[in-house]
Parts: sequence; structure tokens; C-alpha cells
Amino acid sequence: MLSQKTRYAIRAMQDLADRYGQGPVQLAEIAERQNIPPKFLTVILSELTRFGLVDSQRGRDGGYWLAIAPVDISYGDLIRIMRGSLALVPCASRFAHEKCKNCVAEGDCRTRALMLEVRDRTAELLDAVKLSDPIALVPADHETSE
Amino acid sequence: MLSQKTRYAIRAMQDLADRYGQGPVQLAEIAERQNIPPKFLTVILSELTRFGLVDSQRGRDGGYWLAIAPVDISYGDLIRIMRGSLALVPCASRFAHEKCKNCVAEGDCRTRALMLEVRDRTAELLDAVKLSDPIALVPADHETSE
DNA sequence: TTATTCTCTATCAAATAAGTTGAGAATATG
DNA sequence: CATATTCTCAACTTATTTGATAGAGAATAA
Repeated sequence: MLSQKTRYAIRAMQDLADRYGQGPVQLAEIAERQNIPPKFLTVILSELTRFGLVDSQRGRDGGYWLAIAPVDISYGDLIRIMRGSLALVPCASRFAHEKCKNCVAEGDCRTRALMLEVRDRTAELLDAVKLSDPIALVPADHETSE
Repeated sequence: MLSQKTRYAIRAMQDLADRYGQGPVQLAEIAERQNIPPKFLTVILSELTRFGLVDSQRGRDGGYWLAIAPVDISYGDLIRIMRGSLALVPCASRFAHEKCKNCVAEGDCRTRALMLEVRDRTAELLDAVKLSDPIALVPADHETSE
């Protein structure tokens, strides 16, 4: 599961993407629109700023804006930045690879082999969708097949 | 990420699948082969037994065995059983659907729309692979493209 | 020079995860 | 029947992570 913090970060970035090129957006605005605890959002936006995804300015009429065009930021990037990896197990992470604790040898681990595939498929999808892309909303009562 | 417990459960089930039809397998054996703390494994196997995936017998020469043929147990099933869902956010879960805390309306949530797709793709893959399937192991130093 | 807005480190509480303890119940064997 | 063996189960402990807040500080514009 994505942490609450990661979900907040994604929504905050969407909010900024929607206002790209329109000058600084204030934290309080984002917090209200996106229903995020303002104090917590300071932590998140500072993190994103330190990471170079967002620029900021203090003082009156200050705020935040994307440092990178929305078309160059994928959902995969966001999740990797916020939670370190797209993978379901540490040993299947591409960029944050780490041995799983108490596992069998990596080369013998079927779970790992399978999770590498899952990671690849997930990355394929999430790296292809950018913050600038329109996303078809799904009604709340939607039920998929099966 | 999958919890350690879920990973243990998967490996334990693989161990049992490999010995399907060969009589009871003892907990201590599984624990040793799969490098799982034995006491913790009792919790996991009891859970799987209660869930109906595994049968057990006590006493001398007792042990555990799959209650269902390996060909009828998918990795998707296992993960759903152990962690409740395949989804990355509660609101994108098919069987354990739940509103995300502090989110926007579900019908307006782009994250949800995207995560529904991720869930579907993940399910497609993980439901298609069964415990009986051979899985091509991947060498430990493997690096994928990109 | 003051109000505004972001920055950053520390801290806290609650939830979750990982693992252990220990008493108990079923089973096979002699 | 007695005993060793093996699973069962609830309670508990500890460590880690998560979600969130507090509060002092620094930049900026008016």
C-alpha cells in the first residue's frame, strides 16, 4: 500500500500541475483543496522542494510551483521518490535494491523472480502516465469485471 | 511492500506445493528450509489452516499439507489472503474496498483511477501464476533494462 | 518594520509488524 | 494407558513505521 504521505504528495503534485505556469500556489490553498492537514503538508512540500521537483518562494505572495514541466513528471517517479521503490519486495527494486531479511538465496527465490515481473509491469504503466496527462475518472460505485 | 509475514507465507506455501501428495510436512522442516523463525511460522501456518488453504495433523508424523491442489492456488490469492488486497490504495481494492482517509471524493480522484488500472494489471499477472507453475529464477546480479 | 509564507528539526502518539511465551489439545506408538 | 510428538491459540512484548504537530527561524514584499 502507498502510505498516506505518498498519497498526499501525489495529490499535492497534481494540484500544482493543474496550475503550472500560473505563479506560486500557497500551501494553505493546496491543503484545503486536497484535504491534507496543513502542517503535515509543509513536511511533504519541503521534501519535494529539497528533491528538486518543486520550487518555492517565501513571503507575501510566495508559494510553491513545479520546478519541472508536468509532462516530465511521471507517477512512477513520484512513488519512487516518496516510498523509495515501486517494487513489492526490497529485493525486486530496481533503484533501491536491498536483500530481503531472512530470505533464501536471491538466485533461488521464486518470489523474487515473480515480483521482478510485477515491478516491471507496474513501472511500465506508471512511468508512462505523466502529471500532465488527463486521467479518465472512474465513478465511485464502479465495479470491474470478474 | 509485502510484509515479512506475507513473504514467509508465500515461501511456506511454495514449500508445501513442492511436496504436494507426499504426506504431512513438519513445521520444523519448512522453517529450516525456508529460513523462517519457527515460532512465527506456527502463527502463519495456523492462519493458513484456518483459512482452508492448508490441512494439518497433530501428533507423531503429523504436519501440514496443501488442502487444495497447487494448480488451484494463485499468487494473487495468497497475497489477498495475507494482506487483504492487491491494490496500492484502499479505495482501489476489489475485495477489500474502503475509502481512503482524508481523500477527495472517490469519483474525482485521479489517483484512484490510475491505481485501479495498476491493480487490474497486477491481478492479471498474479492470478495467472499458480503455485504449481515453474518460475524461471533470475540470477542475483540481474539488472533489467532501462 | 511588520505581516506573510516557507523551512527545518524535534517530538509525540498511535498503529502496525515481527516475533515469543506458554499452556493446551490431538495423535501415534509401545 | 502413558508418553513423546506435533500442531493450536491467545496473550504479550518489543521494535519500527506512520501520521501528525510544535515551534523557532529565515526570506520576502509592502
